[in-house]
Amino acid sequence: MMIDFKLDPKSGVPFYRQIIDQIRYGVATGSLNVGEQLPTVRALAVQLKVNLNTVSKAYRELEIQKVLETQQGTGTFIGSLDVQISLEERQNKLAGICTEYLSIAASYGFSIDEMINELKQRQGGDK
Amino acid sequence: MMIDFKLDPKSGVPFYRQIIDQIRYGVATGSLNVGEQLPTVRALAVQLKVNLNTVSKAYRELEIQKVLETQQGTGTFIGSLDVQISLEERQNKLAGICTEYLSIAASYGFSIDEMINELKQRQGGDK
Amino acid sequence: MMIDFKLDPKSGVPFYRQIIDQIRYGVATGSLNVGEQLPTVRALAVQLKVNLNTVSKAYRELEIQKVLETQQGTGTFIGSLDVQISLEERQNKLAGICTEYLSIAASYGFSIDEMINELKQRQGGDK
Amino acid sequence: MMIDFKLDPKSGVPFYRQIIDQIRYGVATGSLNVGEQLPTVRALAVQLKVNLNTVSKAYRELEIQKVLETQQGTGTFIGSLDVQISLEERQNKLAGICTEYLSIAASYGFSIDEMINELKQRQGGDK
DNA sequence: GTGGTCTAGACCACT
DNA sequence: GTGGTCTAGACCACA
Repeated sequence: MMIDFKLDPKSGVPFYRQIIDQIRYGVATGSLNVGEQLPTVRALAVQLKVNLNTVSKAYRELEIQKVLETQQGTGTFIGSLDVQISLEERQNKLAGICTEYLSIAASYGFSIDEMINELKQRQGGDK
Repeated sequence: MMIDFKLDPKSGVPFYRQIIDQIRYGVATGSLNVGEQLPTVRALAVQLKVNLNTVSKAYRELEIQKVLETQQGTGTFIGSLDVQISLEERQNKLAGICTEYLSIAASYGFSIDEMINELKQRQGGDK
Repeated sequence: MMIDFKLDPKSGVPFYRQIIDQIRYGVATGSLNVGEQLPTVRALAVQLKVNLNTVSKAYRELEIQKVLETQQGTGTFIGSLDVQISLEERQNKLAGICTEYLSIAASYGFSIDEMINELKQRQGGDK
Repeated sequence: MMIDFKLDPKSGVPFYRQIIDQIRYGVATGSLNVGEQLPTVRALAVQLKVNLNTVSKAYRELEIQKVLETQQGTGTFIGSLDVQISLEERQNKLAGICTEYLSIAASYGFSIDEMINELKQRQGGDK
């Protein structure tokens, strides 16, 4: 299944980062499966109306992370995820993300309770 | 009460942004009170070992946002926060932070439940 | 349509403020339209013979005020002004300007009538 | 008759300038008459809760403009205004003030008409 | 190419 | 002493 890529210029998040996140999200949720082929760099660049280098940078970074595999002359594919991260690593990653966002929220005066409530409201409507 | 400013050069967050966040946090948590004087730009610059302009930039941005008030030749002070952000604005801000947090976490395959659990574990032990 | 930027070093008004005012004026009068790209910071700096940082400072302040939007690596653009200042804010701004104008004029012994007359003489011949 | 000095820290106008303007205004409106004695620098500084140098600077500048006269050991007085400015000079001064404020107003998108209307509303309630 | 951040150091205005 | 502005020049991140 293809991804319906969408870029938000106002988010402040760099385009290449948004592309990375959406591909990772696709893999995590099963929209993209092992071995599946991705759009060519050129095709995706045209579709998203961004520079070729921007898509290229996103693919390159995902390759480094072993999420994608490039076959010269054939295309780019979702990697075989035998490169699973360990449970501990996984927990550390989550902790890191939480810490960062808590500190940002705190700087605007939000409490942990408020953040949890906000998240709970989204538990239902999530795809 | 003074703030114990700390800069993390490795975080990738610009220095002036870190200063802004720490002051906002101080105001939000009550460490800094209305009318209180902040360190002089020069003093803080020396303390943090950054350039005067960097501190100045942070103070200036907070002044535009009505968080600080400066009086040339006198100093910089916590503003009279009658210019509180509206409840609606506040809610939008929180929603924005949560959305970004969610999308990044999701791209690594974490569920909302996992994220809420991670946050709940911090409700007690927060400084 | 481009702006014919001009800086007056003798005015006492900081350079970055003059740049801000001219852009605001351009937006207000329709010389600059939504989405239009502004000169690059470097180009404008060269044109005005000021430092890059000076232009940057002006652009940044206008970005905070939602007058401009910048996209790293792409350029700086006139923002979508759905964030129009409210009518009330606008009226307050005008009142503030008038009050200052009045108090200065009055301190030199001019009456309101004289000031109104002076302004009326300019209603026709304004560019 | 004494002046009821008032300083507004938020106006952005320097304190010494506010003092100058209020004295000039007093002279222009007849609240202060030729030969009348002003508060001592020290007294006014205490009254306004500002630094001695600030009042001192204001008096000094008014002396230069011949609005005040200082008699060593006696005090500061309203000068004998035989130093009247010519009609032409007066007109030029007014024109200068008008030009400056028009340009500021214009940068916020206000028209001359709006400024005139705003001024007209104050014709009645002026002391 | 674009904008963003930072430094070192200067000079000015205000209190 | 305070904050404000500006320069010259460097390096980084993004498209």
